[in-house]
Amino acid sequence: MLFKRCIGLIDELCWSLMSFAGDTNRPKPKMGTSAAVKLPSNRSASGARRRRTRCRKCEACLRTECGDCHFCKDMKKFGGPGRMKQSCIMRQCIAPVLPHTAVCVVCGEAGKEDSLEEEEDRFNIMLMECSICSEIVHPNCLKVKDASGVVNDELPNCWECPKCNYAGKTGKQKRGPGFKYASNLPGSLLREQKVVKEEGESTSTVKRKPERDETPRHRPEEWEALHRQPPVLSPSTLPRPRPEDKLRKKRKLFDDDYEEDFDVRKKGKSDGHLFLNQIKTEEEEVDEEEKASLYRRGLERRGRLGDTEEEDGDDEDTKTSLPRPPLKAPVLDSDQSHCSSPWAGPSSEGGSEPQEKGPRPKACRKRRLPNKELSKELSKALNQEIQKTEDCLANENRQPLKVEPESENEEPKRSFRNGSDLGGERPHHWTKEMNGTPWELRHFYPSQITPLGFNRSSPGTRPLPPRSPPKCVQMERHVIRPPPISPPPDRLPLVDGKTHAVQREVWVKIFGHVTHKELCVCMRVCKTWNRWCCDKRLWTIIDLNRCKSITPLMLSGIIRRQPLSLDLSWTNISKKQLSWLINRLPGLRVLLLSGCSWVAVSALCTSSCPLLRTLDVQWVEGLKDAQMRDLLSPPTDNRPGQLDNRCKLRNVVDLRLAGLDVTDASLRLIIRHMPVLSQLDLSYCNHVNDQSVNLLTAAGTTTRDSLTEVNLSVCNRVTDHSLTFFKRCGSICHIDLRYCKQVTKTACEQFIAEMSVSVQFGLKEDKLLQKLG
DNA sequence: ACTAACGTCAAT
DNA sequence: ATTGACGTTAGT
Repeated sequence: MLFKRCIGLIDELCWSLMSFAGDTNRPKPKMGTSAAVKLPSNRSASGARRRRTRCRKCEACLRTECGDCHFCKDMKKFGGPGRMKQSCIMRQCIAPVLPHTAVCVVCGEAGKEDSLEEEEDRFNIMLMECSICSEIVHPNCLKVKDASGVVNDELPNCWECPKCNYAGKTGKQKRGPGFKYASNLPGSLLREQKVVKEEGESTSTVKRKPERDETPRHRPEEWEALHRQPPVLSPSTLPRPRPEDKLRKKRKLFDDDYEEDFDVRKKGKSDGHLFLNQIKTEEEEVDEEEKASLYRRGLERRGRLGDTEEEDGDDEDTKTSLPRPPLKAPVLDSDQSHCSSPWAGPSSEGGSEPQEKGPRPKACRKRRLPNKELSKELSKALNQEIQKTEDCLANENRQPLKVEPESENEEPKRSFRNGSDLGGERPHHWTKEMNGTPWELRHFYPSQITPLGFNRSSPGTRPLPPRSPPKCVQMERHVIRPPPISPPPDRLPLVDGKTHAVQREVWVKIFGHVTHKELCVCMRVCKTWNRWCCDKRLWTIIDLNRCKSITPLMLSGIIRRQPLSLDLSWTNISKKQLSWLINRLPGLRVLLLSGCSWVAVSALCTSSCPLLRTLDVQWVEGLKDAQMRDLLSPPTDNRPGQLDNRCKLRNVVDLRLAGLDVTDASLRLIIRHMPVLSQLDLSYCNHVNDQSVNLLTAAGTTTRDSLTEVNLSVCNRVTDHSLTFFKRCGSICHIDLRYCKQVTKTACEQFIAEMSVSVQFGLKEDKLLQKLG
């Protein structure tokens, strides 16, 4: 040991000298600027740490420079000074690899994993870099076979080697190059990481180490985003803390209320290693001893992938996160599952399928993630979906019209004309089961106010839209790294190791008959149900109408469920959030944004929503002609791969513009860009008049034949004359002229009489014309 | 030899 | 905590 320390010192000294020499032509020679000096422990006795390099395969690597980001602008080729020498934000590699020249410190040879098929064997002959001591070795070349290495899923070929792990050392989590910049910037793929999984890592000596640990490591922002708790500094530039120090810091992260458990924690640290071999199993049943084991969670330190906490955790959360998000257990629960994702593919995660394994050892049941870590897990999972969504979107760019996300779960060919259709077809509607539901939103749903009823009952008084949050809910910091996912099991595993006779599909059908509230209860039953209940068929409509605050976790929950209809009306969703969201909901058919701010709605200007059929932007503050133009004009971004210059909303069938100050200028754009528009709500639009109706029904317009329902109620400038224009409409079925002061009943009756030759109309209500039969 | 850019320090 | 800077490494 002493000898090793000496070697270390010599090594350190060498590095000091080297770096000093390297510093000579700096304007301000600084002592010990080299990383080597400051991080002697990162230099193994065997040589310098290898810098990682691009994988050249990930989406980021395959991108071209945006030319627009900070770093691009610095580049000489973009006219910058070239001082920063950083990669384009959009091109920050997601999975940076060891350089080709890297070799095993023991045998001196390169990684040979390509030579083998068997994943498990492959692991042992691939090069693994220790994130603590930086040694690069073939796991096979290590003598210490009985100690566990902890694989870092963050980075390919990265682990905490058995030596360091055994010694209880901890190191900062290595992250991809440029991470510190890119992770925080909009658009960066680093925020949405994809992790390539290797099954084989589940050999007897190796455990996976997801990014969680007692230190927040490289991604404090992630923690912060979810919990608004200042992270503990990763001691990258400080001497490595002794285990006690580490523990102290760790405890802070978890819970200040658990001071008295400190000693237990210390023991737990070693326990963590003892149980490494069992971490692959997942929680199956709801832990009966939940309360009793609460404090023990603080002990958890090593990655126990798949051991994700499903429910509760509320207790901890209240202590760890300052502002408690309105999102509660069920959403957290459900976020375990990926079965609802249209892209949820086969998993590659070794051992994360507990359902097939029967009952686990008792010790394992205590392996629960503290809630914060759960959130991270969830976020990670989400991000995998996001990544897939990205891929999906990328494909979409190549084939703009074929985006129908198909999966085992989907009924792809349904046509959704509007939200009510959806609502009518499916019993699952979040609003209806708000009581005690996951997001605890029922108080945001004053029952007397419905999105529709509102318009009708309060003409003239524009409701105050909820104020935008002071700062957007840290979407850009909602960093997520995905663990691998596994498909949901087909049958429910039973305690005796057998499986229940009823198949998942049957269960899902059953779940289709319960309310969302009940579904949320089901989600808490067990992991398997949790995943099944997240089936997106059960969540085609997500209604957050009047939900005061949209949190990142809620967004995660939405993405997870891939709804076809999303109601965000009267929320204070931010532009960034909305943009983030709709970019990940490529199959979205119905988007309700009434009462949101134009700033938020403007996310639609830059985001693609190709299948959108229903768009509700009524009462959007600040949405006028100019904004309408932005909304309807083709994307300005015509870089390669973005070649779709058609209107983003070209497939909109149902457009709701009630309460907007739009004029004929907007209507002209609508006529031009929405060829399949069938339902148009212009109620409470004070600028709409007969001329507007004339435009909509003019010869040569598509709207003339496509329009079936027009709502002009409370449009005081509309007169009887409009009815004569409507006679030109080939498909019109429903004309709402209620409360139009200048429209007379006589004119309506005359309209009915004249139309009766071809179509039979009737007055459903005063000035509400409707086709009969 | 050359370009790209990683990983770090230090200023902010 | 974030960001500008830059020595140095990786790849061609």
